[in-house]
Order: sequence, then C-alpha cells, then structure tokens
Amino acid sequence: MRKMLAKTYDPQGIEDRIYKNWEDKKYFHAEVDHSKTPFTIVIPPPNITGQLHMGHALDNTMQDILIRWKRMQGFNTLWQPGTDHASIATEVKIINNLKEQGISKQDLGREKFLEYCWDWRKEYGGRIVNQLKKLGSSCDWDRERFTMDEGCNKAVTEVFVKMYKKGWIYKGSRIINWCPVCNTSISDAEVQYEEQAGHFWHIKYPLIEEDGSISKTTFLEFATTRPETMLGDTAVAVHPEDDRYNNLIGRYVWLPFVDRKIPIVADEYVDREFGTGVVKITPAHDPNDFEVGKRHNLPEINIMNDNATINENGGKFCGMGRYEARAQIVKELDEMGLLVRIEDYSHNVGTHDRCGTTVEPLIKQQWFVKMDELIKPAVKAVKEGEIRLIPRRMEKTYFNWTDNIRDWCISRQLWWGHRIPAYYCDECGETVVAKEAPSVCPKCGCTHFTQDPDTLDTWFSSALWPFSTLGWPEMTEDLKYFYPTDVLVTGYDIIFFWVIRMIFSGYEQMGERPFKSVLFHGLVRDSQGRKMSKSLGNGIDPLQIIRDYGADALRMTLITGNAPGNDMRFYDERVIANRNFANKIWNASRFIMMNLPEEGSADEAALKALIDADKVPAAIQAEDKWILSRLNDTVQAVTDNMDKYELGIAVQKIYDFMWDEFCDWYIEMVKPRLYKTDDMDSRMAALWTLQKVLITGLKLLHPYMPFITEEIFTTVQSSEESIMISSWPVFREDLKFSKEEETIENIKDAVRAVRAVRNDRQVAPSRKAKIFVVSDKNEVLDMFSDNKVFFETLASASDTVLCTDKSEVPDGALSVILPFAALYLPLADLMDVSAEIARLEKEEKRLQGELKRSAGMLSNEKFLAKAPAAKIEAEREKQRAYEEQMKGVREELENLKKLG
RNA sequence: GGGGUCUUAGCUCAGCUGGGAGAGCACCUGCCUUACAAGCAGGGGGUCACAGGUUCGAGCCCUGUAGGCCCCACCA
Repeated sequence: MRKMLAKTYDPQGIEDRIYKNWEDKKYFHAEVDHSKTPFTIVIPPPNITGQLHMGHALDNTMQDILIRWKRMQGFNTLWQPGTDHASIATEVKIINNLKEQGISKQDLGREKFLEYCWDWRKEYGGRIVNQLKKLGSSCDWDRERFTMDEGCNKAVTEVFVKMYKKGWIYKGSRIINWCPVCNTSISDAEVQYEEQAGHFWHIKYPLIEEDGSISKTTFLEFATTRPETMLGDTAVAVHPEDDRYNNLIGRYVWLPFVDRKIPIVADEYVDREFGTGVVKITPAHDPNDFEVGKRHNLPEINIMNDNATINENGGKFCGMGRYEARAQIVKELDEMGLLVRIEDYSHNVGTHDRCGTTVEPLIKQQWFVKMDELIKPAVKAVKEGEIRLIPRRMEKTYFNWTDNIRDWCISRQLWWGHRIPAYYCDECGETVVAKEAPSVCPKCGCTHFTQDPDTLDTWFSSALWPFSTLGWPEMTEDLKYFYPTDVLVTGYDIIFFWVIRMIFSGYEQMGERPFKSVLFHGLVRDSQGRKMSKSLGNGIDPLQIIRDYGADALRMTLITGNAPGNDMRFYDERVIANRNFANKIWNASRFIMMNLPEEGSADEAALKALIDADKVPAAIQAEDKWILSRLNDTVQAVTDNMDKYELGIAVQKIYDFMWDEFCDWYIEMVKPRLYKTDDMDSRMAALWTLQKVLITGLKLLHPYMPFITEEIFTTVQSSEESIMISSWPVFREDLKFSKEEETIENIKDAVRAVRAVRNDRQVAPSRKAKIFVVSDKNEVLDMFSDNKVFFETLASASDTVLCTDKSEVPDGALSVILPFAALYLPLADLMDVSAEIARLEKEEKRLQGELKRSAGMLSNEKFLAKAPAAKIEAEREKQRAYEEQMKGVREELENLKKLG
C-alpha cells in the first residue's frame, strides 16, 4: 500500500517519531573518513543547570541548518555537542537550593558539596540535551562531552601547567573585583556597570603644618563617592602642574579616625578641571589609585574583610558593614567640621552580573593569565581575515577589547570547577605547579603539600572547547581530521567571554585557528522589544511553542526576517504564519499525491521510469519549463545566500518560490492537464515536473524545516530513505529555459490584468468570458494559443479569440492593455447586460433621491445656521460621494447601452 | 568620554557588489473554485528620519543634524 499523508498537518504526530528514527539510524554520527571533506561545528555548551530558552533555540537552529545543509552537500559533518559545568552559575544555584534545606556549603564541606553538585548534574544535565532534541538538532550525541569530564580536565591541567612554565600564568597581588555575596573574585568581563543615584561627599583633610601640628586653617578639599575607603587612604594627589597646589607637593595632610599622616603627591592621573583637582588615593580599593600607589611607592592598606565589613585596619569602624561605616564616617566628619557638603550624584557602579551585588575592588592574591603576548595572534587572525566575523562590524567590538586587554583573573574562590593545579609545600611554602600532586618538595624535601583551594574561571575550560572535545591534549585522529572547526555560531553578547578566548587558546595550544568563521546572532526579545527575563516574566518557552505549532514553525520564525547579529522580536503571529506555511507545503504535497497514477498501473511504471531517468520528458510544456527554470534559479540563489551565511534571505526565497510560484501559479496551471486523460504524455510530463519541483523544494527547505520535509519526502517517494542524507540540489543547465520563463511571465501578467478587471467589476468567478487577444505579431498570438488551456482556466475565460486587428472585437468590451498585446472582454460575457442596466437605473434613481435630499438640507438656512459644523461638513462629504457614485453609474450605463 | 547600530507601509522587520521599494501581520473588496478558509483572487497604504554632497542614477556611498537602542571606559 502506498503511504498517504494525513488529511491535516499535525507536527505533534510526526516529530518525535522522525527524530527517533534519525537517531536509531545513526545519521548524526560522524567518523573520520579521509575520502570526504569534514565540516565541523562545536556547540556553545549550554549550562547543565539550564533550561532551553529562545536564545538556545535560535543558536541551535542556525547550527542545525548549517550542519544539515553541509551534510546534504556531501561533507562529512560533525556537530560536536556537550554541556558546560558553569562553575559560578551552578554553584550559586546549588547553594540557594541547599539554603532552602537550611544547609550551607561550609556545613557540607568541600567533598560532600562536590558530591552534591555531581548528583545535581546527573539529574539536570540531561534535561537541556533532551530539549535540544525536540528542536531537531542533529548533534552527534555519541560524542557528547562535558567541560568537567576526564578529557576536558586533562586539557585544563595541561594548559595551566604549560602556561605557568612559560610564565604566562602567574600568581599576583593585584586589584581584582570582589563579590562579597558570592565570596569570590570575578573577572573584568563579569562586572556589569549600572547607573545608580548616589552622592558626592565633599570632604577636607587638614594640612600638617611645618611644625608637625594639624592646621586649623588650611585644608585640602576633595570629593568622593565612597567615603568609607578613606580609612585606607595613603596619599592625596594633585596634578604636577596645578598652580593651586604646587607649593604643597611633598607636604602631608592628616587623615582623621586612623590618625595618619599621608603625603601629597603629584600625578598626571589627576584631572585639574574635575572637582577641586584633589584626589584621595586608596591603593587597596581602587584600580586607578592602585596604579598611582605603585608609581609613588605608597602602602596598600586593605580595610575590608571578604564580606565587605570593615576590618581591624579601620580602627573604630572595624566590624561595621561597608554602608553602615559610610554613614557613620560621614556623620562624624560632619561633627568634626570636615564635611563640606553633600551633592546628589549619579554614577556608574560595578555590579556582579550573576547576583547584582555591588562589587568591591580589593587587593588579593589571585591567579592571572598574562595577555599581552597571548592576544597577538588573535588580533592578527581577525585583522588578516584568517578568521571571519559575521557580520563584519563585530570586528570593531572585537578590537575594542583586544586593544584594551588586561590580564585575565582566572582564580575563583569557588568549589565547583577545575581546581588549580598548584601545590604549596607545608614546610617551606614552595609552590609547585604540576599535572599530578608532587610527592617531594624540590626545595626542602618535605612530603606534605596543600593544593590551592581555588578553582578556575568557568571560561578557562570553555576556551579550550573546540579542541578539548576532539581529544586534545592527545593528538587524536579526530583532532587531526575535524580541527579546525568551520564555523562558530553564537550570540554577540559572549564575544569577550568566550569567542576571543577560544581564538587565542586555539593559536596558543594548537598553533591554529579554532574556527574559520564566527556567525553571530542577536538576542531574541519579546513582542515589545524587551529582553526576555525571569524577573519580568516575559519569557516565551520554546518548548511550549513546539507543542503548539511544531519545531519547524519555531525554527522558521527564528530565521526569517532576520539578519546576522541583529536582535529580533518574537511573537505568536509570526509563528502562526510559519505554521501556515508548513500547512501549505503539506497540502500541496497531498494534492500531488492524489494525482499520482494508481498503484501497480502501467502509468505508475511509466512515471517511475521518467523519474529514474531524471531527464526532461519529451512532452514537456512551456509552464513546466518555466517552473523548472525558476526552481533552478532558486536552487542557485539559495545556495549562494547560504554560502554567505545569509540564512534569512535564503529561506525567504524558498518560501516565496514554494508558495507563490509553485503553489499559486504552477499547480493551478497544470490542473487542467491532470484532470484530462486524453493526452497521457502531457499528463506524465506534468506529474514528473510536479514531483521534481516538490522533491527539490523539500530538499532546499529541509535544513530549515527538517521534520515536515522528512515526513513528506519519505511518503511521496514511498521510501525509507531519509531526506537528511539525500543530496543537496545543484544548478542544472538542462533545466534552464530562458525563453519559456519570459513567455510564462507574460501570460501571468495577462492573467493578473484580466483578474483585476473582472474583480473591479465584481464579476463572479463562475461567469466565464471570451477573451479577444489583439496583436499584429504572430509570436504573441502563438503564445496565447500555445498556452490556451491554462490561460483560460486562470483567467476564467470561455474562449480565447486571436485577432490581428481590433475591428474584430465586438463593441462594448472592457480593454486590458498589456505592453505586448491588448485583451478585450465583451461586457455581455461578463454580465447579464439588460439586468445590469436595470440594476444601474435603479441605482441612478436612488442616488438622485439622495442628492435631492442632500441638496435640500444644504440649502436649508435653518439647518446651516443651527446644525453643528461637523454635521454640515459630513453632509457635504456625503453629497460629494453621491456625486462621485452617480458619475460612475452613468458612465457604466452609457457603456452598457451601447451594446443594447 | 570612545565606539557600534538603528530610524523603510498602521505594527514587526528584510532589502550585503548603487539601477524593480518588498515580506509577514493588520486593513478594504470579492470568493466555501473538491490540495489548502491555517485558504484563493484583487486592492489601498511609504518624500526609505532630516539637511547637504558624490554619481547618469542613492534606502544603499560620504558629511552633518535629530531621536532611539547597545557595547566599552569609569573623573575620584
């Protein structure tokens, strides 16, 4: 029995079944095969704690499109999947979860806590993978990796040790961003600046007189947004060429509360124009002050504990929270007469992007990656086009970062992550960085070591992802074959976190670029253009959309009408439009199948022979050639666009071709041939063309709408062979028919023009009219006679009369003038003339009445005087409308009466 | 402060070598024409933000102006 498509398209009924079949058949799996060219994409690993959101849906749809397309083009495609341990995101989540049970991570201890994390991973790690499958993602799941699996751990250790030995990873005491809530350092990239309303406290420090006493008259005034940091001040700075303070350089001021003499130093960093031109210097709590401090050899006094309370260096404020201390200090300064004034001030405050806490710059011992040399090949690669960023403008963002790069703080005071492979000798404190814990101290011979408690920034392992997933540090066959990967697909928001770091890591560790191109996409926003977020509750769940409309409709929605790197808005109407498109394809396919020859018939065998020959049949008609030629052009155009990663443009072309040209024109054109059975050759040619266009169209569409195309493909061909391993269509010279393209476009113009005229006159579609074609050119007349059958069907014509001269056309006909011919439709054919005359005369009478009434009102003085102006204006408007209508009716009548 | 980007139909957006102003939705008119009313046919609607410039020709290139969004920096 031949399979048949269900009467209605139901994505729910087909998607899971199809996906399972693909998996069972191992279509996603890739093995090294030197007879084929590889095409590789590594997935941006989603967090194990994550749930599929629209951003994932977009990102993975784009990757799947590229992978499916390349697979069909004959490449040996690998889409390498995996998940990310996401150290801080996961740890925060787990801590919160524990807190609900009244447990803290310290209660558990490191080991138990990590056990808990692994359990968590076991429970939730698979969730997002299953959700990606719902989307249709054709990842090679056999190769699924995790950033903390054995191989990735090895890669991380390898890199750390190697870079340490090279001197490019070092431990140093520097100003870092500290999150007092998460209790860890964070990198610059994790700090998010937020505009906050705050205050500017104008404070003055008294000068120390020559005799060592505290001046009662001379003060140095300055302003600060963080008064509590004054406890750590070790200088005040002025500009070296500032005449106001020149004479004070080298003298001292008195720092209240901690009773410290601090010097007045001169530094270019100070802006003379800003404020009073005096800056307090707190080297331990401000990155700029830190630099100043280094230049002037100032002490660094840390006044804060890790939880942002004041420590013992803060004198009597010790133990207070940072904001509490601030208030108290301001109060006491005021009492001492050292507070000049308080100004409202709006400024940017650094917050932690994970928890929103205001970060505190602190001096801490941390591990850093030295960036100055490491970044060079990454800059060169993009500059010289070895790595292409799409769209191009992303290069500016890229260079903006690389040009201002600072060393990367990679240590985190977290437990969930890759532990730093640094060991400290319990006896002499010697540091040993090694892949394995050392047994003997090289310095003192002691055998007891303590490993550094810190873990690495989660992006440290992500940076190695393109090669760690392929087996590095082992030089595996996979790595040799599939690396470098071809394209990375990701959002522009992680260009600093991830993209750049993968690039420099690729060059440093592999000596080669990690990917050839980076295709950026934007954010998926809600219908009002807002970022989707949990707190706003405006997130749209992709899984719900899949349930309601199908994964294919969702994928189309994410791709259509969008250009690389641009944000998009997501709303249901767009999904519905795409679901409707799926439905359209479904129904067109159903139509074609309904017209296929009976099973086991001679016709079926004949058609099969034609299809197997894959040659244009002899009985081919102009309209067949036209659609084949258009198909051919579409194949070319779509492939070109996809080559340039212009997915939105490519899919729009497929959509337009399938709906407009194929369904609305071609299928309507061939219907008469399908319904008549007296010319079987012509019918076969039509069927051949229908299947050819349908199958090719489905192939073009498959990367975008994998499920529906698979279902139709296998059903129409009554075959198990999957569309996803079929071959991508190519341009064919034998399917190019320029002349017929022009011919059919002309006929289409004629049809449209006739329809417009008929519609204008509101002629019922069932009412057929003769069409007189007037031209003195034989080829024009031939064109209409050659394509008579479908032309008449589409133009609702009863007959086509070819004339060389207008005199052959009867009087009383509507004219349709085309650039290449004139068409005439006799009025008598379009309508019942006498009845129409009667109707129009009645209408004329009615209008006369209305006009009379209107004229009466508008000449009535009482009405004009008393009625509201709007009412009078409305009446005038009515009158004008009636007059207009009357004109039309009378013209029409005159025309019709000519016939009578 | 630096940089990017946007401004095209009522709404949301395409328009990527400078030559046709487009799509979806919405709107109006007429159709249940047996693949599809989740549809068909026809139609209305745009000084492509504004002002200059380059060009035979500009939505597209250049300069400036106005407004929106984003990123980076963080003058304490």
